[in-house]
Amino acid sequence: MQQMGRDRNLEPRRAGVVVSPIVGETAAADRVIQYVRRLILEGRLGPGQRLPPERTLVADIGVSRTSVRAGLQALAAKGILFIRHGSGTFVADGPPVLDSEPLRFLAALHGFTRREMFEARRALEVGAAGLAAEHAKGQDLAAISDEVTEMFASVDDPQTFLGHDVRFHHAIAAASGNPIVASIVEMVTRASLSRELRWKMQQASPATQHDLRVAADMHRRIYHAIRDRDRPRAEREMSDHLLASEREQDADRPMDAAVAPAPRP
Amino acid sequence: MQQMGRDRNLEPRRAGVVVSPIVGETAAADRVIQYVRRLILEGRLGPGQRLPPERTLVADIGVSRTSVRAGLQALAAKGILFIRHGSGTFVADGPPVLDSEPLRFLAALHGFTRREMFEARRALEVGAAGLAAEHAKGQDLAAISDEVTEMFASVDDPQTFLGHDVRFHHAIAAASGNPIVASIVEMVTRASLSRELRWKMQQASPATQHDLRVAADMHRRIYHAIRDRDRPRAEREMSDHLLASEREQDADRPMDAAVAPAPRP
DNA sequence: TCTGTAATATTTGTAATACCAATCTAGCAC
DNA sequence: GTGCTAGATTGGTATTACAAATATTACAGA
Repeated sequence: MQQMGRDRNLEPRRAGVVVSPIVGETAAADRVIQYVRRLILEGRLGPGQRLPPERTLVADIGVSRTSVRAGLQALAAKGILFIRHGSGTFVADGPPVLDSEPLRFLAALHGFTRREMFEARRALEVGAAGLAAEHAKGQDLAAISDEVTEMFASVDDPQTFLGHDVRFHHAIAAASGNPIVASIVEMVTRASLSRELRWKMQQASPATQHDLRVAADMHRRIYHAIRDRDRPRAEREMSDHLLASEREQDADRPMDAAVAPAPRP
Repeated sequence: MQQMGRDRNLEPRRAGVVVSPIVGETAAADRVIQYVRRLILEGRLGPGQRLPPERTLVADIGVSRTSVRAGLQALAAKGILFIRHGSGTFVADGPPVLDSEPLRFLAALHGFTRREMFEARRALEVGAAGLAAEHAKGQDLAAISDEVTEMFASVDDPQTFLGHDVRFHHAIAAASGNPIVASIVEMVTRASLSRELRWKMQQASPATQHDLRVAADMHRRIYHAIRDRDRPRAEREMSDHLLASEREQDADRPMDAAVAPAPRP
């Protein structure tokens, strides 16, 4: 049909750079990813810094804007870049955070149970608590203590209580002094927090207030162990606490709708 | 110069969109992501199953193929889908694996040290070893034992030895019986394995052979503790082993080229 | 009938273009 | 100075047209 207009390949490539007729120049988007990856790993592009505009990258790398965007979007999906419409594309900054979505999907696809999720949290947070007992700074301890205080103050408000509960565990992860551990704990925590769980906590059952007081007390004991620099005790208290939390859930139910295994194509 | 009186921007943005914890997804691509997410989370699409062709999704969702591809590529970058040129787009299958690249970038961007990476590995793998001591099946134990055997058999071949070392730790993570723990251990392990490390191991220093024999022996003791269902001992042996490995590295050097903090735009 | 192979169809990958939408910037009015 | 507006900059989406990899079908030959 439109055989006529197919002279399109004449100008866009920079003069002289003729596409090798042999090699298939695999993955244009990959070239973009490698280009940006090198900029970052070689330190020529730091956190928060802005990348060249897409149209400039088109000229620099020698691929179409379609491919430039494909590469940038892939890096953005991995949390390495963030893109602001009308403003620019930037290297991720702020506290190191790992996206929890891949883990959530794995949970749904493989039918991870809440019990497994709790077990993983236990393994991680016990380690974090142990590190916190050794490395926590004064302000870390203050942050942890504050959350315990607020927990006691909100035993009659399950939703508020849950917020401080989450922040308590976050504060411990941060107090570990190890950003990698903190990021991973954060990732797992986010992945295990489902909307239903929040909803469940809102349902104030008769025993709730007493339960929350008990929970707050366990948190208090974890804090004391960390404050006293007693690593084994911190690990034990954290383990006991998470085991107790687990018992309050029907932990063997899968995280989401069960996924039937599908036939391979 | 576009006429302002036209139909531009009648709808005041979508209301009440709670999701998208990650910045970078855009309106049209987001619709694709939500569409596929629902297919998966509701169990209508299982591991390994093929998605409709892009052009079909265009019709079903009502966005352009550009946006369909943007959404699919974002999910592929997160490891949720995989795309095969000429064949189709599929839901990820196989063993649950978390991409290690985001962690590598965090390491480069924030200047994580090897010491921190080792510490994180220690926290994780000590937990995994403890779980393995409680949950390991017969075939898990066999797999671990095999790797120890191969390690002893390759003390004169550092590169082969390293391969079995990696597989040993992988086998322990698998033996934990907890796929979440296994995935995370795997992610951190991959992120901490740099090309330079491999290269270093190849350089057979005079003391290498003796060192490797000592290392193999430590692995053997870990295996024995797990085989004997002795959780505390397994945790202790694993911790000692990783501490010893750490001492052999100049652990305070950053993982990659240091990244200078950049001015915010 | 079975098998290997070539033609054909299907499906993802890239390019080019045009325009929309959000943001930033500079200049002007007050 | 403040506030506003017009333009410039930059990312977002749509469309069209092919290219490239893979899957399927049809057919010739044993």
